[in-house]
Amino acid sequence: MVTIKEIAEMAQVSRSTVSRVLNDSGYVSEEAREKVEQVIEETGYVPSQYAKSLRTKRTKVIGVILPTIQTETPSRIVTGLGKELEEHGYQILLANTNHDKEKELEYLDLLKVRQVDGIVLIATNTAPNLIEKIKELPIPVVMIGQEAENVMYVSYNDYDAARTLTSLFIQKGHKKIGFIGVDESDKAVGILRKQGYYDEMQAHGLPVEENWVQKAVFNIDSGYDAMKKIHTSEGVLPSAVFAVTDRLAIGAMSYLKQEGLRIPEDVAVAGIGASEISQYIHPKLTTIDYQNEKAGEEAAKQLLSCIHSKKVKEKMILDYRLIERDSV
Amino acid sequence: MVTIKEIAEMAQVSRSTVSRVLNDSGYVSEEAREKVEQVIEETGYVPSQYAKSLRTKRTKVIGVILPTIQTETPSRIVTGLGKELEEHGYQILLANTNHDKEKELEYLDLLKVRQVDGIVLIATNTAPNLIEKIKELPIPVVMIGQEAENVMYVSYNDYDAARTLTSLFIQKGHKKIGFIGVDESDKAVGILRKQGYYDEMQAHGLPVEENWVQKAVFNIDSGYDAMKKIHTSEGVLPSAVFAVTDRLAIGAMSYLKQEGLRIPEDVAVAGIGASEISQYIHPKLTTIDYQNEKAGEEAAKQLLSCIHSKKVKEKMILDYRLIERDSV
DNA sequence: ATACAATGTGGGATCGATTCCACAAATAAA
DNA sequence: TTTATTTGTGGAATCGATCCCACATTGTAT
Repeated sequence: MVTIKEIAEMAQVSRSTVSRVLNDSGYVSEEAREKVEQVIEETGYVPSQYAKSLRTKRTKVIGVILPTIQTETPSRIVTGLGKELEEHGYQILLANTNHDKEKELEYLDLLKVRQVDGIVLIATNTAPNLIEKIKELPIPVVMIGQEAENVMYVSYNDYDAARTLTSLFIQKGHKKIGFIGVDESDKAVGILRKQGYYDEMQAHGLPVEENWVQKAVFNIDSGYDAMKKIHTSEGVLPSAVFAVTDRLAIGAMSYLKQEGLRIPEDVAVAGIGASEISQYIHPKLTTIDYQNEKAGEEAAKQLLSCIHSKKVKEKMILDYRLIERDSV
Repeated sequence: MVTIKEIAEMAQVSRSTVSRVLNDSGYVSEEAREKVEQVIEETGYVPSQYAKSLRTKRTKVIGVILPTIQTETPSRIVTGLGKELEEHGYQILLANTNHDKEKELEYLDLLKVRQVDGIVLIATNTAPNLIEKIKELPIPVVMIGQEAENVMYVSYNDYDAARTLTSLFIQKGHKKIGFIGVDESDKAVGILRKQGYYDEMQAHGLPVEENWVQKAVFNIDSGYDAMKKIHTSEGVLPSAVFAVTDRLAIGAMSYLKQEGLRIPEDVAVAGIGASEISQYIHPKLTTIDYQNEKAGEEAAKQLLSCIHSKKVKEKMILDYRLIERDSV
């Protein structure tokens, strides 16, 4: 490994001068600069990141904590993050919790030890101890997908999106509308989307039967099961079902098709997420696009500006887009 | 930031002793150890990674280069990598090339600068300059998904898998079998799978018409287009189509359904990859499972053993599993 | 002419750990 | 009792950069 000292000797200047050339700082004569650059070129020298970090306290690494990398939302976010960070010479250090909430906390500590310059948390919950920990951290943290007080975040307009979708059903003449949601520990998906649904129903004076509303977890099978529960329950059957994610919607459709029910004639279905397959399944799924990549980019921007200029905490709520297709 | 020096002062010992406690090395009296541990506990001290790395030349970070994070194969591999690496205290530094082959080379250099302890390359090609660069690197590199001489790798049995799938079509009575492949710069997917198909056809004395074989790129629409080309071409139409990935198969099915053709009665379809939706589309797709997560785990194991004990270069070819469903 | 700023360079301290080595004390072997 | 050996500790060098500061040289204003 060639070091700055060797470069200095070869170029017959001091380490300081080499450092100045490297960092474009202070005064350096044209002559010295050329000499140093030539030697660097010849040797293929690259400065040691850790020596640099040790002095400067900067690693140019951003930690990203996510619940899984196997679904589209986080993947897209990470892609967006990567794009923006790469342009500024930052790298991503990945921390996959596999949906383990304990690990979210652990990784927050671990990334601190790893001395990342900032952290992006693709959040699944806003538990008080999590929020506390974030506030205690000496480095900036941006949450994506959830909102919380006194924390930087980029989130989606879950409430309005849910109202929009519910409203679409109603426009199409549906009055009995079911809902497949998730646990309320996930505020964005579990509470806001459900609230949007309830409020829109109420705004139109439509009743919500208890058996129309089911709770699922984040996977396709769970959507299937929830639809089954709705279908096999006692009361009246809904003519439409709003699932809070595309995957749940796909599971629900899978059940309906299996039962010989037509979509959307017998039961209309819609989801949220604009997953890639949503347009290749039959019928094409009506859904909402959340611009996840943009969320990643924006989070990166927020983080970088916070790292560089200590700007005030910012929050950002992204817009959404309704994609009307054939399932409604 | 509390440092080892402060800990030493507080515990009234030398920095050396603190270091010994930290690393469980050398002799430390029970008394001193307890004192130090207590102070560490109280202060919440964690040693600086970069200072450590500067001396030890170890970062406990593995670089992962991948073409995209938005498809299932790389996501699963990364999950597998993460699991195995985490157990040994390693972290993943992500480098997303977005399918840019230039960046593959760039990142190889960048990760060297970042001084990762090893690199996992989820490979899309085996271009000579890439292989050269890998061999030149002073740190161990494991490729996943492609094979090459004198390089460590974990790959899949693409050739046999393709033969198995082709053979399945033949067993089911198909004689006219089409093929949707990809560019040959991707040796594993572009060449081996195609070769398996050709060889199996030939072994059964079945001819392959030129218009049955189409080249696509890695996305669903491209599968649609390829199927369209096959369908709208002059010659005889195949009664079955083997697509080299599930996504291509799904695109092909999408076209067939749109044209009112029944699957598998009119045209049978199969893919490779065991993507999650393959079992939720209609009809359920026959495919091959490649155990991507295991590939990630194995690659991590190889890398770690190489880092720790300088073992000889190893190669590993993983087994596959045929998943017979309704599309054939 | 002198004073003062701008330009250019190198030495040395520093960041926060590890690790070698010298040395002291306690214990075992001769 | 003397000599080895084990156990325990701290000082100092080191890793490879940055950066402050002192100092030299040149140019400009007074």
